[in-house]
Amino acid sequence: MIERIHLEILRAVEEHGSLTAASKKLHLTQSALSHSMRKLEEQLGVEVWLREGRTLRPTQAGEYLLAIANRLVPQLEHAEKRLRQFAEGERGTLRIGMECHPCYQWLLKVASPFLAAWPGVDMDVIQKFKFGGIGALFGYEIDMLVSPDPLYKTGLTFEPVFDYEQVLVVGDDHPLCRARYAKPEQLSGEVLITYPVPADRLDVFTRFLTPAGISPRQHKEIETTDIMLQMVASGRGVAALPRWLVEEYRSRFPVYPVRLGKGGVQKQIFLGIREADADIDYIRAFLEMARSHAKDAFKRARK
Amino acid sequence: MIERIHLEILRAVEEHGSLTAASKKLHLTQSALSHSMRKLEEQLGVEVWLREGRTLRPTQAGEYLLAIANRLVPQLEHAEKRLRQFAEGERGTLRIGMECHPCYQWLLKVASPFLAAWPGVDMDVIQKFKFGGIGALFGYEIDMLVSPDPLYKTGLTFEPVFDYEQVLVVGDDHPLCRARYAKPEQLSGEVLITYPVPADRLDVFTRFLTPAGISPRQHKEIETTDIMLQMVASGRGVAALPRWLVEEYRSRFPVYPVRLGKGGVQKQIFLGIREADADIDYIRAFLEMARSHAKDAFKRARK
DNA sequence: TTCCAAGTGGATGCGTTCGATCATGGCGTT
DNA sequence: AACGCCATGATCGAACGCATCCACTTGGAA
Repeated sequence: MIERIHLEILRAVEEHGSLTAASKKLHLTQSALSHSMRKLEEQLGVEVWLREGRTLRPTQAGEYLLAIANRLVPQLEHAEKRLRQFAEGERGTLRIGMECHPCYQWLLKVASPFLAAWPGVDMDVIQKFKFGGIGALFGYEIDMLVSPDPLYKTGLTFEPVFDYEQVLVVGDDHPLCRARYAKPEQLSGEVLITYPVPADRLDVFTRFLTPAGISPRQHKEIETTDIMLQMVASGRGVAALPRWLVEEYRSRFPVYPVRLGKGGVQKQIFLGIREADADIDYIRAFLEMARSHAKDAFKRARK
Repeated sequence: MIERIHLEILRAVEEHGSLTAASKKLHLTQSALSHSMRKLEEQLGVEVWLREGRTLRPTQAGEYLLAIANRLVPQLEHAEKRLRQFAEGERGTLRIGMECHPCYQWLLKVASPFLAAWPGVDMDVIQKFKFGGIGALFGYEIDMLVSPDPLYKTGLTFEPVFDYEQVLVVGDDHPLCRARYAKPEQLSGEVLITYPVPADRLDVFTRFLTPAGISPRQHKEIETTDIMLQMVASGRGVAALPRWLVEEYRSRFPVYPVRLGKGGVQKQIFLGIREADADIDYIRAFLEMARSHAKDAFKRARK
């Protein structure tokens, strides 16, 4: 078996010229190096060095093994470095699962300060799960789930981090443009634009239209928020989005938020993690930043 | 220090599911595995597995280390194999990666004279890569890449070894059978048979149909050249293959090559190697034989 | 549904084996 | 002749194996 020590010896001998010198670098004795290399040579049936007097000249096999060593040893060293960083909690990948499109928009706002504050932590966002977001959390496919649907179950912890209102978005020449709120039946002749997810996962259906027994004239699915709002702005339809998101886009598009029903549709975003991970520092930090960001957003909204 | 045994243990546990099962594969006891991994964990300060009851679930650090293991251990195993070959006077194994089906047909023609001329060198052909052919070259999974797409990048050398023309293949009762060349629109009603690779990797699409905005009536994928040409011969569709390949099959099937467009689709096969390997004698020899074979083929074609 | 027993898998303490060290010898260079 | 370097044989510590313990899972009977 080629062991790491053999590769290290080859490199050290190449660098320092002799077994004795190499032994000092490797904090072993010259004897140990001699023994182990000879054993390897016996196992493989190949001489690694030609012993010419007191100098060691690599054979062809030795050159080959040296090339292997120069390639693999640095990788091992780098791996050790990274794992030690893991140990200090400063290294890892925070894999975040998303279960809703507005969540993604919200996440982007938290992500950049987090990445700045934790330069050692990478972030990955995953939106496709084999067995749903909860399954992904339990199955260690992700470390954090951003979702509007909390699940209080043993092993997981969900925490609300952001309250918002889901509103209707209309263009500036739309009849509802200046209305205090929209009634379900006022959408029966409209084109409703949503993200491409099943209707039973869309609040505008489950908490607004369906209870009133209303369907829109047409239901279009669009992936990106920008295009969606351009469609709305040009009078091609209406959409349902978080109010804070609409407010941000109002400077770029002539769109208006309209309350969905008299009381509006109130929503929360939850962050879920495994209880076992609750005391990982960068996970705590992410939760903390998510909460404080929510407060800031709230303050801005009251101004 | 991360030793080889740690990497082996990680791989074996991943494969067999438990330390006990892994210990059998590694010809060690469960105790030894437990001891060494715990020592590594203490040295690095990182848990490699979460011990949840009697199951071992890799942590992020464990997953990371497993990825390292899956990359490095095969290289060590291959190195051992090669060194043993050295011991028996053999020279090594030339691992050739293929990125296109016609390349494989071409390779077969070069392989037999090479193996005859270099009895000490084995050959292995690999067609599945995790990170593409270039990645396999860089990652020392292969020593030579046969590909129609060269990549001139530091560390690698690509060299064209064979020019050929990609042609349409039709059966003897096909209207295009005696045509000087085919126009894209003449394929709009046809069944096009190709190897099972994405359309954007097929020249008949990228350099013939797609520029003209044409799609075939149907697109079928078939793995083997023989079956493909039998389909073509029986009038079940048309295919696109190298001209020299079609010429060889014409003695066995009633099939005809037809130029793709007025100018035809001209192609080259490239051989790529690592620059570091450029002066290994049998690699130079292979390149030389590949070039000379191309010349012979050219001469034969002119007869 | 609850309980218990059997079976399985990981952790751990202690004895043995293997590898590193030490001491020494051989050989070539200076 | 003296020094430096590698090789080799005998002693000491670390790693492996054995036996055992403990935790968890499973299946069947109460």
